[in-house]
Amino acid sequence: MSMNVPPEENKPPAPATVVTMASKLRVAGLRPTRQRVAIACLLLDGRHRHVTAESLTAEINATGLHVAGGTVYNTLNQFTNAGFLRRVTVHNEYSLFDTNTAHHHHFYDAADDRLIDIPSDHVVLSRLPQAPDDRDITRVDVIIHVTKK
Amino acid sequence: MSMNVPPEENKPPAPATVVTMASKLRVAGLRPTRQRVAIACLLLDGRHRHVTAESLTAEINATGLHVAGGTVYNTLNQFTNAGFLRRVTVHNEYSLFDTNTAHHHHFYDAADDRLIDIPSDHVVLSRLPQAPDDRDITRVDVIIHVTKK
DNA sequence: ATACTTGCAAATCGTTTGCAATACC
DNA sequence: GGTATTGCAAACGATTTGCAAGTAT
Repeated sequence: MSMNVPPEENKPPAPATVVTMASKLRVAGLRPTRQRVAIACLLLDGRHRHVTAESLTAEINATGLHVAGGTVYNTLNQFTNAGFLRRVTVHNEYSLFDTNTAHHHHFYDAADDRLIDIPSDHVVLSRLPQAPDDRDITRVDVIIHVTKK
Repeated sequence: MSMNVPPEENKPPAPATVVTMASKLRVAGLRPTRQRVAIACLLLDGRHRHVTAESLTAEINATGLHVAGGTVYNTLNQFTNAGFLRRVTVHNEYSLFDTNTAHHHHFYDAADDRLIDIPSDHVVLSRLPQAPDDRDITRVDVIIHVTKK
């Protein structure tokens, strides 16, 4: 079967990441510029990881490209506002961005500044306090601090 | 009974805060300097609250005293290391210090940058994930984000 | 063509640090 | 008197911003 598929119907292997990212950005109202697409290809490929402006810059440079410092920060903020990334707060030294935007928690080791995702269902909160009057709970973050044994 | 207590045994009302703080500082290995005692009197009186370097500076000035900016930061760090305060991390804009060092959690409203304590027993974690190999859990922080209705 | 983006450097902001002057023991 | 501490200003590191030049539509 597959052997006889007419050439016209042969879809390319789908390295379509650049194309995919471009449309993803457009949907979010962001023009698919060279630098935004480059960053999207690196961060929005489905892998779950944590980056800082600094680590992302290093990664970009490693690919031979160059994106201005300010642009890295701006893009990170735009992607976060667009819901492509989630800012994680575990210390107040610099910002960490999580490519996993689904609900989940974190292990954090301050010694090596390492974050590890915890699937949402691995933490069960069987009792929660009542929110203060006139407030609604929007999210519950659990951060489990750990250290090397 | 209380009417016949000899004058000598009449303890003063106990505005002894300055004295108390001085010894508390000494025990922690901190010389009871004018500025440290002033800050201790403001923060370590048993009330539970949250301060920033900026709000604390304003409070000090309100009492008519003056403590240099750098000293406020240094003192806040020394008190935290001494276990008199606890640094709370809910955003990475500036540091927040909690005078309640007991185990407890927080409500946080990003809109007005307000923190509200949650007694430890108002949150029950009936299931926790296993810590990564070679790591021990040192603390579990629960931050409940809220917004005005 | 036009509006949006980028690059780059200057500007901010919270916080830390160096050093001479000062306060505690 | 000797040493820890303060004050102040300079230094810092992360992030933001202004503006001229470049780019997507």
